[in-house]
Amino acid sequence: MSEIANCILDVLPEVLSKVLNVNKESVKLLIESGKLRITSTPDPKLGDYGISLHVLLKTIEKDKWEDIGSVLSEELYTVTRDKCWVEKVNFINGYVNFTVNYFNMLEKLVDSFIKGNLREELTSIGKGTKVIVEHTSANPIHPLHIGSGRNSVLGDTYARLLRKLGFDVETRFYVNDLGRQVAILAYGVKVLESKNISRPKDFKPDHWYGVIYALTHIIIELSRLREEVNHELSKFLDLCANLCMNILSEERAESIPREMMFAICEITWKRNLKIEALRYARFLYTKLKQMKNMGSNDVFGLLLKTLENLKNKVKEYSEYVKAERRLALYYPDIYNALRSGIKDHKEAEVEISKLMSLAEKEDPNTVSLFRRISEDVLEGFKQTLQNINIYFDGFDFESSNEILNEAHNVVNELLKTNYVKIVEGGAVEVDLNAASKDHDYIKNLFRPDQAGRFIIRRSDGTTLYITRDIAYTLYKFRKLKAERVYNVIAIEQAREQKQLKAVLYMLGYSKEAENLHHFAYEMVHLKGMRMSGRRGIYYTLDEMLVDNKLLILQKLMEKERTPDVTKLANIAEKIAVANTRGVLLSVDPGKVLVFDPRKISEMEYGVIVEYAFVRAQGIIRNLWNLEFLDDQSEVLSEALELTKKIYKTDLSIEEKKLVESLARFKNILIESYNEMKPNKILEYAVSLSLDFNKFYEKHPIISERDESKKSLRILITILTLIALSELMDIMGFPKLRKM
RNA sequence: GGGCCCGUAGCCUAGCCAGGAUAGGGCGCCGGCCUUCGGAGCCGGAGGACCCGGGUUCAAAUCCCGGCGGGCCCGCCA
Repeated sequence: MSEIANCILDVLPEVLSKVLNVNKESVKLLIESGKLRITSTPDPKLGDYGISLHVLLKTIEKDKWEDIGSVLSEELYTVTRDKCWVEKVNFINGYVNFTVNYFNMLEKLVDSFIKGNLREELTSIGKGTKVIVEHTSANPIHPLHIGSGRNSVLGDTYARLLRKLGFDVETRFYVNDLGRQVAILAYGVKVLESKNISRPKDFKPDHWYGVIYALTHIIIELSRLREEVNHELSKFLDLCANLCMNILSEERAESIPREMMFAICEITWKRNLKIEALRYARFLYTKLKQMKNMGSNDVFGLLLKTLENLKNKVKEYSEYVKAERRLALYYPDIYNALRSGIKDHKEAEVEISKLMSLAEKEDPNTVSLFRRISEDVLEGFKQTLQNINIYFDGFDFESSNEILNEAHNVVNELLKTNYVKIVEGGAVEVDLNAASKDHDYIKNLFRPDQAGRFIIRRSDGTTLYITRDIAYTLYKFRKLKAERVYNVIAIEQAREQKQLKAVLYMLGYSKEAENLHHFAYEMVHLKGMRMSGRRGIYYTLDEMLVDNKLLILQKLMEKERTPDVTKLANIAEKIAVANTRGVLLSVDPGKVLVFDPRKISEMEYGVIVEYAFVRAQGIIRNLWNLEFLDDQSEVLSEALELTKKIYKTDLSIEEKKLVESLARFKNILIESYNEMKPNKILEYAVSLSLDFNKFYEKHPIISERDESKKSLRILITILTLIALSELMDIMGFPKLRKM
């Protein structure tokens, strides 16, 4: 498309200036500014590509358009016919439309795909540039869920795309093993180990630790919330006592509903008689809400606020209770051990803080405990990811000396700049507001928002996540020799990623700052369910894969009379991988992905592509008894032979559509890379598959009697096969032979 | 309070940055093709306020302004 378009645009100024009697330069300007551009027509009957000329025609009376139009199309046809593969030019209400010669287009594709310069064309984009893609990097505290799955699939697909485009790609997983969350988990593990409970061999490690983390967190939170609820409750009871004593004696008493007065006093008088204070609280809350004007004044305002706080706390409490009950039921041993081992939240907080500071001070026992846990969980991650064809070139631990030491260096280096200082209390703060006054680069990063300030070293001398992240970024550029870095990280971290760039710039690494890219993606929401790792509520990638596999297996078995279950399960698993990756890839990274597990059977992006691929292979198999996946070079040389047998002919609508679709291949890859939107690869693969299905349905291939037509169709099939194969490489889809 | 992103049929989604003709797909629904290369397919159909209101323009889903609805960010958390 683009080559044809550029070709036409090249000759356009000359012709238009001649026919319409306008300045050639101004036409060039219109093209540059995009006012004159080539688009696909809405209907192939009109032609294939068109240009709207209304900008130029608006000064001319409408009844003269037709005459001018026919002269124009004639002129355009003579200049574009040979060099731009144009077959026909016509003028329809202000548009000049071009009909493309698809036969020539097909010849061009054969040159590229089969004679073999496609690979060079693609790899010339990356030219071996060293690129680090960091992705997934989930906290090692619970299994990967579909949120982390989106990260993994986007990251892995993008990395694969970059490789295809000739970049020297290294994928890294950053292990956040120093945070509070890992410390909570470690605390829980210590409690369990003191009670001699350890992981059964068949319990997948990430899931095992996920339960421990959730239960530990829940038990601590419940203890804290109980205290807070009681605190709010006594505040509420005190207020009631006050109200009962004072307000009722004032003249205002008249304006207060009687039932409310009674309730307030009843609460007060029964305070020490084992009452259900929460019930009264709820009653008063609804009453107060109804009396809007009452809520806004003094005492009642305070009461309403207290009740609101109470309500929120109770709600949070009951959510945790629900989560606790669920996990306690399924994992009674873990629950009992933790429940009895954790006294209250205060003690737990102390223990957790102790673990955190020991880890940061590199206490050997603590570090090895954290490492052991993280590595166990990572083992689970690797299994999961391996199932969907995702592998890493390396794992980098936040707790490594390399990162920790570098983090402290970074703080010291930054202290030498004008924008970083020790603030009251002793913490070190970076003032990006000050920095952006002097440096437009920093200002523009955050614009139109304020750049803000942030702490990079606590008053106790320990570093923070961002400090270590800065160190890690430097590590990627200096140690790993990255020329460019992509961080596949949730969009919620956009601010932190900008801070990272700003600090890099301040440290004098302006080139690195420019080459650091945040590949941002939006969250995944589960329909009708709020995922929360802390409460142990998530839809894991492992489950998703199994759910998918079961559904597909069911369908496969329905089709066969005597199903070979092992064989079919194997196929089902592969399709499940394609479908799972497909769903997670299907939506623009910038948009929230809403996922409904009940509709998993409808998410069939993977299957569509697999099916087209299998079908196309079948044709080659029947034709030459060749396996495309094993005998590619034979297939290609047979294809070359075919090119000799075809002569120029018109293509059918389906053939044209498929050829046109194939011609977009290279551009799609480049677009997808430039815009950091790997979802475009899937979208394209699906539409290519659909076009192929339609082509296949309409035309006999092997049984076609006309040798030329037959050869042409086989060629188109092979081109599709090559394109799909490449696309599946990029998307990490398994390549099925049969299904 | 400040900033960013999103809003397209019952559901999901592309198009928006670089405005152009009849808004492209998928799921689901209804009706056909009981299969000459594998039917997880193909053909046809119903279903649309492109969130609302203004503006710019020959032309607005697309650009600008103002709303509404949803998500996210503004920690000595990670």
